[in-house]
Amino acid sequence: MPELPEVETTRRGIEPHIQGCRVLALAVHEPRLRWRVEAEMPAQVAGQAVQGVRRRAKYLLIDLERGSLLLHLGMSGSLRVMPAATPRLTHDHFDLQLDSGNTLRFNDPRRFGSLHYLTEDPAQHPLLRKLAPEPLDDAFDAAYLHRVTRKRRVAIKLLIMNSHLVVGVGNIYASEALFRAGVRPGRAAKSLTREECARLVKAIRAVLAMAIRFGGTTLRDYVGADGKPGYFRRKLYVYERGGEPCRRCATPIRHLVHSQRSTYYCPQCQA
DNA sequence: ATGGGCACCTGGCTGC
DNA sequence: TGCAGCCAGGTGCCCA
Repeated sequence: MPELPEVETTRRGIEPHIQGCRVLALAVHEPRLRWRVEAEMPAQVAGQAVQGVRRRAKYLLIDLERGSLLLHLGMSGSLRVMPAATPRLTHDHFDLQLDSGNTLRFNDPRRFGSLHYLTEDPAQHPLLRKLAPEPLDDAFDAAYLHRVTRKRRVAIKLLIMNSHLVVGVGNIYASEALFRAGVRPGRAAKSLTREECARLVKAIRAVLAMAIRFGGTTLRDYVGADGKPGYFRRKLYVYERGGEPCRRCATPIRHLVHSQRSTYYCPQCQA
């Protein structure tokens, strides 16, 4: 599911409901997530107050008084705030029960999500340490993208999905950004001109920022903290539109598979 | 260093 | 109806 806009939407949705609350209990119903949830975690976090919620790439960091919960939604995960008494559904894997009477509930059918508790500097954690700049930060600019693409012959779509080079861009927004930049997804990264790098950086920033404004994209599972879907799907130019007319030039959108991931582009608008 | 492929899971859909 | 096969928003790890 979630790329950067969906994770950011989740962050904005949960923070006002959990900040300042105290953790009554962490109830783990299914510890077998991507990595097994440690058995000691509930005892470690109980009693601590929530200080805030941050996002780094597609990870959420729930800051407590003596550490942070590090959470990933994987492909199909979602986090919702609800009254603690709400009956659990299939795939509800843990609850962070708060003294407000609400619970932060994690649901994830495919269990690709994860939960860690960190007491050291989160930036030094192995999962976060090697992450590239945030696409919405100033460090991600045309000069940067031009520099890191120079010796790479991988497809540009794969490159912008590589979290060592830029974070937060997943399969949907990679296709969408490349459409907006007028660049074909299969082009070797090093073949992009400086101008194309500049257009692509601008397109990545614009598509992510706009998707955040619309609450993200819901294709199947994704819901925000309030249970509502994201509304960016209707703004998509190419993703899941194979065979349909391009919204700009009416040429049928092409669908192919690159490295086992579906890719969409307009053969007319993208060079 | 780079790149390719697989692994981890469940569920929904398609077609026989 | 049943079942096999394929696909899905991510990403760490192993191998060449």
